[in-house]
Parts: sequence; C-alpha cells; structure tokens
Amino acid sequence: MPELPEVETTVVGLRHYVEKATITDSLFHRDKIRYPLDKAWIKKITGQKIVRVYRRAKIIVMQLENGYLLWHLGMTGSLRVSQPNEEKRQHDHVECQLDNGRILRFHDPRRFGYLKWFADETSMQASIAHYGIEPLSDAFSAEYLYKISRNKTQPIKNLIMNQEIVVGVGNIYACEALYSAEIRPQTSSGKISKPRYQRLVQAIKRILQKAIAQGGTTISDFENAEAKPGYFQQSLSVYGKTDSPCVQCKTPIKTIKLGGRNSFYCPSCQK
DNA sequence: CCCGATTCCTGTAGGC
DNA sequence: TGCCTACAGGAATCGG
Repeated sequence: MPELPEVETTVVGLRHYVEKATITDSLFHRDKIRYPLDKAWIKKITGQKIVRVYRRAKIIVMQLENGYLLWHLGMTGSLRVSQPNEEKRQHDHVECQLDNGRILRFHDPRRFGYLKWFADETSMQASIAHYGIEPLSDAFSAEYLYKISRNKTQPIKNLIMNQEIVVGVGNIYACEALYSAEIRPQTSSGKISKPRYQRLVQAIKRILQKAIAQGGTTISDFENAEAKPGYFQQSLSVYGKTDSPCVQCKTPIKTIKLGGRNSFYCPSCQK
C-alpha cells in the first residue's frame, strides 16, 4: 500500500525522467479509475512541459506550464517511466508520451488510485486543503499530537492514520511506529503522556526516513518509477506477522481490527 | 461531533 | 485440481 515512503520514492525516481519533459500525447484506457478520467484533459496537457514534480501527503503533484496533474496511488497503484520499446501492461490505465521518448504509465489493478487535473494553483490547493501536516516537518512534534489528542478516546493508531492530522502514515507504518514506541495501537490517544508522544513522533520520523532510504515497502504491488520493488519489507517487525514471535521477546504477534483495518502488535512489548 | 459501516476493485489465499 | 469465498485497505460518503 503506497504510503509516504513509497510516494516519495516514486517522486524522486520520476523527477529525473519527467521534469522539463513535454507531454506530446496521452491515452486514457478507462473512463474512470477512482474518479472519472475526463478526455478533455488530454488536449489541455498535450504540449505542456512538466515544470516540477513533488509530493504532498500521499499525492504526486506534477506542475505543468498551464496547470497541475495530481496522482494518487490508492492501494495498488504505481507510476513508472517506461522505455520507448516497452509494451504496455495489463492495468496500465493512463499513458503519457514524453518528448524524450519515455512513457509515463499509471498502473493500478484495484483502481483505488486517481488522476485529477487542475487549471490553476488555487483550485489544486483547494482540493488538498483538508490535509494535515507533514510528518517529516518540524511542525510534527510531541506537543502537536499531545495537544490535539486531549479529551479524545479514539485509539492512537486511528489518530496517526487520520490524514487531516498528520499525512502519509498508513497501516504499515502506523503499526511499525507504534511497535517501536512500545504503545499498543488501541490505546486511547487522550491518555498518552507527552513523553510517550515524544517516543512516538521520533519513531514515526525515523521509520519513514529509513523506509525512504530503502526505497519503500513492497508487499505485493508497489514498484518505483523504474518498476523496481522496495526493500523495507525486510525491516518490518509486526506488520503482517500474526502469530510470529516478536523479534524482541518472542511473544506471538497479535492482530486486532481497528477502524476496519488489521492492526499488528506485540502484547508484551507494547503497553 | 464522532464513530463505524459501506463503497469502490481485483489478485491471492484458504477451505473443501 | 478447481471452484468458491473471504480478505486486503485509502479515503470519500453516509447513517446513527
């Protein structure tokens, strides 16, 4: 599931091939993925140079000369740059031909991802205005989480996965960070002390940074801009490890459902 | 306001 | 071996 590290890995990989390249043609192979793909966008983006590529939350933003393309990878999406001679694959829903010969391809078997086009910065910004702060910024601190969580009974895992509070943390990294911080995922966020939030914030930042350095996590679908998998799955301690011995204490890893999502934790290490 | 349930979707895994 | 069902979940939306 693409979370912040996978999106960041994709953006860094894309940059080299697509920044300063011009879109010469595009193909939409479906009427919609998560949201409708408007064929009128093709005319708008043809002939446009890709000025800049960056990440905001789990979104890949491509600034064009006359607007913005926003890509979301959803659950199983990837955005890659194919060589001119590479065949299109099944589930490649969007293709953009670039003037350097490469082809930008959006691949997404489950189609939870999306592409949106905006004509100006104001409308683009409005569409992402609900997003919270970036976890790798200085604004993401123990003080911030402590303050925002007072009087909340919501489980801490749900809180840190709430994209209106902090962006980019999904199921995998939420589980891993809570394990590292020795906090059970179901703990009431309002009952967590500031020192424990300090541990959690540091764990989130450290794990996200390490995962970026390892090119993200590939469980089944994720591939980077060059169609290569990540390596962070080797460093996972609890995610997907139901009944496996905890790497610290050998206690079997437990699974519970929180907010409809599987949550993995060590009942001995995490309190 | 806040919570959980539902929806979108297909590849994969497990049971029989 | 093959068929069927359950499950995975990001995020928008809906209902209590």
